Amino acid sequence: MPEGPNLVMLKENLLPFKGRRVTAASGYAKNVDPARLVGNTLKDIKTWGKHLLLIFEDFTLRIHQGLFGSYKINQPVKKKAALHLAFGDEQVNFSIVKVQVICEPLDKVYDWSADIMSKKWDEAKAIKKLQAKPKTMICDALLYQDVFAGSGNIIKTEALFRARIHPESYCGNIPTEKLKELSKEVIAFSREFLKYGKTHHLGQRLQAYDREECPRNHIPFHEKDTGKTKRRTFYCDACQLLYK
DNA sequence: GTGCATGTTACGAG
DNA sequence: ACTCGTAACATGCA
Repeated sequence: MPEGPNLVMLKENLLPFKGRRVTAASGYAKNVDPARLVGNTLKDIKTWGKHLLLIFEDFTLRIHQGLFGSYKINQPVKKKAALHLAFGDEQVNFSIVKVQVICEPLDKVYDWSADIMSKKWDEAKAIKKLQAKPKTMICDALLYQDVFAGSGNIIKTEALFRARIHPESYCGNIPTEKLKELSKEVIAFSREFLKYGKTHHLGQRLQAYDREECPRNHIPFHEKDTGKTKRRTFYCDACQLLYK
């Protein structure tokens, strides 16, 4: 159930394995031969958006959890894992993940400045990308990983509410200053997501997602599958302005 | 059993 | 060749 902040938490939880050697590996995930992983030392762990990057000497494992993905560290699993990695007496099991092996240098593959969780996040670049898609609804753009890598349906919904922008607004009709504000809300909320998500108190911080009514106006939220992505969005049309 | 969920990708139609 | 839309795919929980 991951958005960018969950990936950062996942990375932190895996840090004890950094510098250690894979002693056993298995799983039904395609695109990787588990036997080939055994004996390799986990050199580093990074994330890009919703990608977990396990960096070994000669290659990187890219792990994506999709909508239902989960993982367990040193805990029993009900079903056979998509990917099981053991590091001596400790282990991690990933369920419902897609795995890719990356052999190219990561800097060639990833634009770190598009990652909302990265120190290299570049707001100006994101605004340019939004303005290059004037006929795209902002609710869709907030899910485009090439613009906001790591943003998902919760971050989308919360950032729109906090910036007071209607999800069905078109990118080309939103003033630049407003797009900047939205971008800043994406980053600020993602930090909040990370901070409170760690202690499972994220729910208390959600102002719009899965909420019944607008905390500003105390009128019921609309709940609608918006945009081409048809993902549910909670919004208030009293305080979220439609740039039509 | 049913329906739904923090996501992406494959594929066919146009 | 591209873009669009829909289906497909995993599991767990109410």
